[in-house]
Amino acid sequence: MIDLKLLRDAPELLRDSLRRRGTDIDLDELIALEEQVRSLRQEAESLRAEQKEAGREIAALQGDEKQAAIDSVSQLAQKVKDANARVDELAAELDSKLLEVPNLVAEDAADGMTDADNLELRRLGTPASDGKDHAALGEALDIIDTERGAKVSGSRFGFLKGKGALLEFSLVRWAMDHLVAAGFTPMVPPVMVREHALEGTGFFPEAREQVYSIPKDELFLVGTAEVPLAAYHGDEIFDPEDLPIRYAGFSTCFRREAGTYGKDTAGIFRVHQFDKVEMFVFIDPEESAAEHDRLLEIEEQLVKELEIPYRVVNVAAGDLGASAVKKYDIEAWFPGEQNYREITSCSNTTDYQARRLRIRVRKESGNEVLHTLNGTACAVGRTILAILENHQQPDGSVVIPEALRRYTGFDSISA
RNA sequence: GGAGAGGUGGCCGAGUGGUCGAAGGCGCUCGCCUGCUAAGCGAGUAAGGGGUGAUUAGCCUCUUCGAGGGUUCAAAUCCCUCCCUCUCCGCCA
Repeated sequence: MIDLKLLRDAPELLRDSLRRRGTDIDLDELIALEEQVRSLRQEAESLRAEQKEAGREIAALQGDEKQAAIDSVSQLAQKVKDANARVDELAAELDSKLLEVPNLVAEDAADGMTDADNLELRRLGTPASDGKDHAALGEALDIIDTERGAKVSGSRFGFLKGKGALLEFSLVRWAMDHLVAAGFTPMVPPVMVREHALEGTGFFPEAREQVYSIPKDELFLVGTAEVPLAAYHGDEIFDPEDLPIRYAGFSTCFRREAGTYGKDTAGIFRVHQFDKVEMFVFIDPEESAAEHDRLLEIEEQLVKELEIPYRVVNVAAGDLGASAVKKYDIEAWFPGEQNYREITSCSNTTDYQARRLRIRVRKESGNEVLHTLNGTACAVGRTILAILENHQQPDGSVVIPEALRRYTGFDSISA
């Protein structure tokens, strides 16, 4: 949720951001509605104040006097009720419209509408000029089985098998160890959440169609640990010395991938279920921009350690999620595809999620909505694929990156 | 799944229709006192919104006692629905 003061005092800033996102929202209508709600609310409040005052007087009266007073106030009570009903109706309309307004866009976010407009910041490593793709490798090595995945669960599901499965646990522990050393607190959050957690993190209403739901129990499967981790501190107020709070959350992630028919159909690059280690930070507003760079640095260190060629892009404004003002993606080189593809992502969501979730910091000037950020430490599935493709050998085997061997217990995978 | 108990401020806990946003205690903050520590004394101490101010003052006002609805001139208190927590039994990875 954006700051209402922004709407009132600096609508141009907001208008400019919406334009950069290519979002079509009628700000003037919103501004007018907000003003209307505010003035109606004031009317209703002063009527209510009158009623409360009258009530206090009645409490002190007795007998006939009391009865007379009660009679005269009853019309006022009806007026208060009517006034509040009007306010509630308009306020609900305003709220639902506000929920659809995305966050501002950072000045230094890349311009453009699609991922084709992403701004490349740097490339590291030496991309291999050819190689098999992960689907072929995974099948040949018998560590990924998508055929039976489809049989059991449908398309976009797979089994990790043998050393492929062990690789998963090795990556999780390797990433966790890094994050613990960097001061993060490990977390295993619930992967089923209530609606408010998704609304609070900005996934609802914007990305509702990407989320699996369990209607009978009014629960939803999260697409990232960001959701439960953000909501974890909902409604809390922190002292400045408590911040920053950094969590390393492990969770399975569920995504419906609606609207991606025909994309990435081979292998398990794009699946409905995968595991991920996610960084999530609660921080003083002053520091979120610097923290965003720190998260990116951690992500780069991790990818470097796996000896995977990659590039960093500044994501185009039109391709940002509703809650992010700026986002960096790290794209790993995939030799089989001869292309860079996203394996991690980190976003500064500033006060957008924190305002919706009511998470604040107690500052001298009063309580202030704090800032939140999130970033992928290791999207396990895609990382496995990147390892397979970039560390494949001419003989068809795959060499495990040095840094990972103490976790895997083996140094290569062969058929 | 069955039976019961309960959800009040940072915490504990009182409050069953009328100056109750809420006794008391703990904690915390500031001041006083005490040559350390402890104790004592005094004052203060929820959040959010709106208005008016010089938007880190002050003042006015509304909302919030798990959530939502209802009754009433008036609801923490009465009624309805829902949610959550705890205990016992059953089942269970």
